[in-house]
Amino acid sequence: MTSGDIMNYKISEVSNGILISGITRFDLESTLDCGQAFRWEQQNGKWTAIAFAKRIYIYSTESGILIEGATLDEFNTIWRNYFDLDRDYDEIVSNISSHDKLKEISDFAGNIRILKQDAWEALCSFIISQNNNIPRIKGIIERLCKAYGEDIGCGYSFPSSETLASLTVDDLAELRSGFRAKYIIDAAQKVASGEVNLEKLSYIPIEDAINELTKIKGVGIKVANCTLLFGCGRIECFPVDVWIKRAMDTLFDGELPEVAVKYAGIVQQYIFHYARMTKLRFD
DNA sequence: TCCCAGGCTCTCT
DNA sequence: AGAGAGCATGGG
Repeated sequence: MTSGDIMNYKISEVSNGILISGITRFDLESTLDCGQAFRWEQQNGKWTAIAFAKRIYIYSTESGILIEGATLDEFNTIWRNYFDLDRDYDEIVSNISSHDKLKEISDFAGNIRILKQDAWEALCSFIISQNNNIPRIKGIIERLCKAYGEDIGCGYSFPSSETLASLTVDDLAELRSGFRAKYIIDAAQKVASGEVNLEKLSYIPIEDAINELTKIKGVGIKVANCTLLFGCGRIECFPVDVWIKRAMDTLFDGELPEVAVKYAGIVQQYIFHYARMTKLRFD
């Protein structure tokens, strides 16, 4: 048995996988189905997806959260980081809860963790997300993976930028992604050629990172911020879509409370989930 | 049916 | 600099 270096959760290798016990602020449903990632689905009470070219099954048990079939090595190299397990979400929620409205939102959405997805997948997914709805985004991404991802035996990986860079807009017609196809191709070409360097986005100044990403056609401020938040671990980013705009105006007079600025991206996802689930509207 | 969707680009003032 | 139309497609 080993334990988290920072947090007080415990990891054990059990007969059918890796068991995470004592973890706080980690609700599978709201984390995996809150619109930050698009390949998760529920099957027989288990959540499953393909991420980093691996099929994962994860579900809650009486003794904790189980990642079925995972090895300790896979956990440490992939899932621990993917699920953001070494971040102290209790501290974040505790801090922002000094603000009444943020406390209400945290009570509702404070068990969401920000997934750290593959940067290219996040970029491509959020290009597809523009002026689109979540069920349709999922469908397009599924067709994209099936058509051009690698067959890993139990599904398809997310296609590489190199693979997509060799295609044409016409090749993507079967995705029915509409006007976004040309943006996907442009992103793939710029990433595959190195004109846009995704690796350095995790540490260069945010303004530079935004400028790098917006070199891609079809990538504006919002998609760039989503890529940085969900694909590069930049939790200071605060993507503003129609839901967030509406929620900010209605709940906060347009400005994020100072206590939340440090964790803007995480709070953004809380607000997004809260707004959507409560169908927050102007009327 | 019609409105809208985790926006962006392009054009016209 | 700012506003507005157009964009592809289909879910609700």
